[in-house]
Amino acid sequence: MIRVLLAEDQGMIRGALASLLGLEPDIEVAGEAADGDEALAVAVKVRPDVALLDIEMPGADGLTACAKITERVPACRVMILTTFGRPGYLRTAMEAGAVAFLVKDSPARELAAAIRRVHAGERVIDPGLAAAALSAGPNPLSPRERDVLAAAADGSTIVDIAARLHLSEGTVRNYLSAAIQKTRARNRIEAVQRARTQGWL
Amino acid sequence: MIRVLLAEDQGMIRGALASLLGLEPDIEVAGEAADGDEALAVAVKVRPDVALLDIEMPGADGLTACAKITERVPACRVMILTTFGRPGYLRTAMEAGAVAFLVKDSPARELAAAIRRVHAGERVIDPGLAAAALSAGPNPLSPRERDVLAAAADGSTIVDIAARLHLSEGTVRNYLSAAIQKTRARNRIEAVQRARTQGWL
DNA sequence: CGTTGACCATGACATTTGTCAGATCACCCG
DNA sequence: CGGGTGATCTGACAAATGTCATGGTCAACG
Repeated sequence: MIRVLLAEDQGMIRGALASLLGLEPDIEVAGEAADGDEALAVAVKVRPDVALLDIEMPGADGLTACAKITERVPACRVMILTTFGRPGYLRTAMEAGAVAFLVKDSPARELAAAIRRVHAGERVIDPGLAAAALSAGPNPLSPRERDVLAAAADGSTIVDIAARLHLSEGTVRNYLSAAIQKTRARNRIEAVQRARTQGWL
Repeated sequence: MIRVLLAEDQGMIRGALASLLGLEPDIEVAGEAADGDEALAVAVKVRPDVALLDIEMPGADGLTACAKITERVPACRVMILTTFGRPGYLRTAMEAGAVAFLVKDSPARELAAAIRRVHAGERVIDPGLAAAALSAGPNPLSPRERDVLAAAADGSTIVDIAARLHLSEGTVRNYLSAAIQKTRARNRIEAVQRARTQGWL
């Protein structure tokens, strides 16, 4: 019996996935969590064989939870299940110790198959996505550039960002300009979008 | 037996929801679709009692499909199941003839209950969301303002938008300015975000 | 130890963006 | 019919944004 921890913030999806896994005779949902912090707590308590984590969750996201679970519960093998197959997500997931990376676009039957393969010691990664992650290269944004771009993502003005990060306005403009060029964008809006689709934010 | 059509683009979620509904003795998944156009075609063919439509789908979205199914298959009662409980979505869904509006955040067990209530002739709408939709009022953006804001949403520059919509640059700036004020935003980025969260785009 | 390169930080300048006042047109209502 | 209302469209001006040149710090490398 493979004991699985299921972390997904949308209740209806979590329940539906639990139902899907419940059909499998050799898989058991040993715990559920609605955010990253809860996922870690439940993983520590129930010691599952496999943790299936969504990335986009409130509070600690799935990638953060992945790193913590890998550290605190090394016997638990972590799989990422996400809506967005962004190259940067895959890269971060691998660095955080994940052994599988699935996208919700895939057919439903692949989920149980992937869990069995992971439990058997394999890694499961979509080949096309792996190629995209490798060809895209690592995140080119410096930490500060990433901070500033992330702060700009919600529509804040330069003055706001400068105040929030304790920088001069000129400095903020400079980082944004650098981010715009590194993302090959024409303005901050495009820069935010490119960075998002690459998983750099 | 309640015969349900399930339209959802993410294969794994579609399969999981089908599994969830398969647990119910009085509900049968009579058809599945991965986008709005397919949903209409399948609805015409299998004549389901209830259609459960996601909104965010490639091609024709769930709201468009809702209007067409309501027109072509009047016996089929349409339910919307979406990630985002945006007031404008709810309003549009009601105008398109939907009889239920569910968000994926809700607990999984509510899905089957909602389907039964809809099949019994009731409407199912989250009271809080209904209140939000009413208090937010209708979409304040004029058609042209909406066009321009939507064109600006992907980071296009004024010149691009002007060329795409065959307008002068000053006109585009003017519409954007109007949209910024109507959304109570400080710049186009905030305006796009506010409009999105309200379901106005 | 010097040099190279990356990152952090800033202000001056040019470009883009947002605001305003106004013109035209269609439509509704008294 | 005529006045009012709101949508569409435009150019001039003010404000915000993006670019550039520059300097400082620090770690890596020969």
